[in-house]
Amino acid sequence: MLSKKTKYGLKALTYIARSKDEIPVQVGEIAKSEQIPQKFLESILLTLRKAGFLGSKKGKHGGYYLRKEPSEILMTEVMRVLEGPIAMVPCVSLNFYEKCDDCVDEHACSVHKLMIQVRDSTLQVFRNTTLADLSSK
Amino acid sequence: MLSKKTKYGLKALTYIARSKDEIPVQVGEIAKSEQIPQKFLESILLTLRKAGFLGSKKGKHGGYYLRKEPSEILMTEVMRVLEGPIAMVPCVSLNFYEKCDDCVDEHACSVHKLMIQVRDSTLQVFRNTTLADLSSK
DNA sequence: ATTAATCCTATCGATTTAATAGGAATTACA
DNA sequence: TGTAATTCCTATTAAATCGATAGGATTAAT
Repeated sequence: MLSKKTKYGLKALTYIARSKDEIPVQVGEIAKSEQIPQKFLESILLTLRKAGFLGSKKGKHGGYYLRKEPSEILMTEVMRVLEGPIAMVPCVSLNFYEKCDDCVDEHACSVHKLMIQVRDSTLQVFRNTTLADLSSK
Repeated sequence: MLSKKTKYGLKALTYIARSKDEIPVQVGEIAKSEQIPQKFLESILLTLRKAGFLGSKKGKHGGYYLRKEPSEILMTEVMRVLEGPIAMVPCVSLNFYEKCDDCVDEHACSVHKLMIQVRDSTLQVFRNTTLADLSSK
């Protein structure tokens, strides 16, 4: 299940990408427009800023803006920051690999085999989708 | 993240599919072999039985057996029983659809668009995989 | 009868998630 | 210079979910 954090984060990024003006977009504006609890959204945008997707301007007339072109913001990267591993089990994760406690032979594990396929097909979607795709109507 | 319930369930189904004998497979045997807490596994196999994948025999020398050929047990069905919806958000779920509270226009929602793609690519894997594929080495 | 298995319900502890609270730091501008 | 508006940061909380356990009831073989 996609977390609200990720859902809100994607919506916010889309919102910012669509607002082409040079002036930063304020949290309050996004929260109102997208029906997101403002304080929660604040923390999400903070995460996205620290991850390098967003820049911010503080104080009056402050807000957030994209640091890259939408077409250069890949869903693989956004999803890993907001949602964590793309794989459904750590033992098939490319970026967050962990061995299973059980599972003597990873290679013989039926779950492993299946989840590699799921991971790859999901990755293919995320690798071929950028924020530009999301924000185009 | 894949739940332990689903992981254990898939492993157990694979185990039963691989044991070709006519005699039912006991929970204790699976639990020991696959390193799964026995009581937890009991409840999972019960779920799989109620869903029609497994039959059971009670009492001494009892256990579980498959009710269909492994090649007729689709991952779409197993995953929906064990893990629930395949989609990452209810608003793109085929079998468990729910409208979002926020989201005025589903059609214009960027998350919706993305998650439909993820759902479809995941479905493609599950639709093309049966228990026979999992249990083949 | 006794033993061994499934069946069933309830509960518990830990973790995660979603959200809230409260203010500190910074900036615009009157 | 002061006030309002905004981001920044940390801590806390309420609710939900998950993984596992407990304790037997029921059923069947020997």
